[in-house]
Amino acid sequence: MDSCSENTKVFKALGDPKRAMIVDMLSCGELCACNILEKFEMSQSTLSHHMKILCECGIVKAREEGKWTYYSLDDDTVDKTKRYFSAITSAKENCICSDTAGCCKECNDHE
Amino acid sequence: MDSCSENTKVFKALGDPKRAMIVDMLSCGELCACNILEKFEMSQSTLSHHMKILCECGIVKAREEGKWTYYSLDDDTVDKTKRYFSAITSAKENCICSDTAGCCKECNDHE
DNA sequence: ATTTCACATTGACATTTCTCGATTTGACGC
DNA sequence: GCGTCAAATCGAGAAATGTCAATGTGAAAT
Repeated sequence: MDSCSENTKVFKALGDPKRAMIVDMLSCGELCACNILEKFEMSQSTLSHHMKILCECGIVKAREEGKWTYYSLDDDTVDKTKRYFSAITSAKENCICSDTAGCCKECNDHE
Repeated sequence: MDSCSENTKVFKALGDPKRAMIVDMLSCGELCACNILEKFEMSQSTLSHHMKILCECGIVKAREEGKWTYYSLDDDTVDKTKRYFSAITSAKENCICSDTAGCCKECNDHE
């Protein structure tokens, strides 16, 4: 199912300009943390924290190889998020009445 | 120009499940605050706060009519955000080398 | 084995965010 | 005018977030 909190995690991750830029960098292919780090003015621990958030929401995957960790985009999550964005921004039947009411309940319960 | 911090504001706004649901509700057409409020378990002031965030990032517009305020999606921002998401998640030329380097600099400077 | 390198984790701090109750504002009906 | 209703704003508290320096970890090189 398309749980809303799962997809909104991706948006939350992209809500930070630096993380959005990291995603942009990774769109051209795999990069190791050090390659990313040298493009930003942030500490190594801060970058590590951002990469963790990007991985946890699923839009980035990590591959370890020896000392290095290579990061790349997860195409499935990218597509899923794209579809979700289209879904919530385009008209549909039974919008508020049934569908949304259920999901709002879910949102209410979970926080 | 496609300033990254402008687009990431939209993602940040959608990063909250309740706000994503509000956008979903509005995708079927204009609603007044009271219509939205009755679907959620939150105080009136909290909803007002969320609507402000949605309006400030541009994805929602407000129209006042007498006592009521009607909210609806801003299609231009929706399209722009969709394009931005596609842009940062699909490969392009001069990715890190020139383009991204400039934008990272912008991110670094602004925070 | 020791050192070095790449990265993750921890602990701490400042800032932001979410939430609410209370108050204010503005429009409407009486 | 006066009360009422819809919504915004204010003030405050709790929780989450972004950031760093310091430390831990695990792999590679010597």
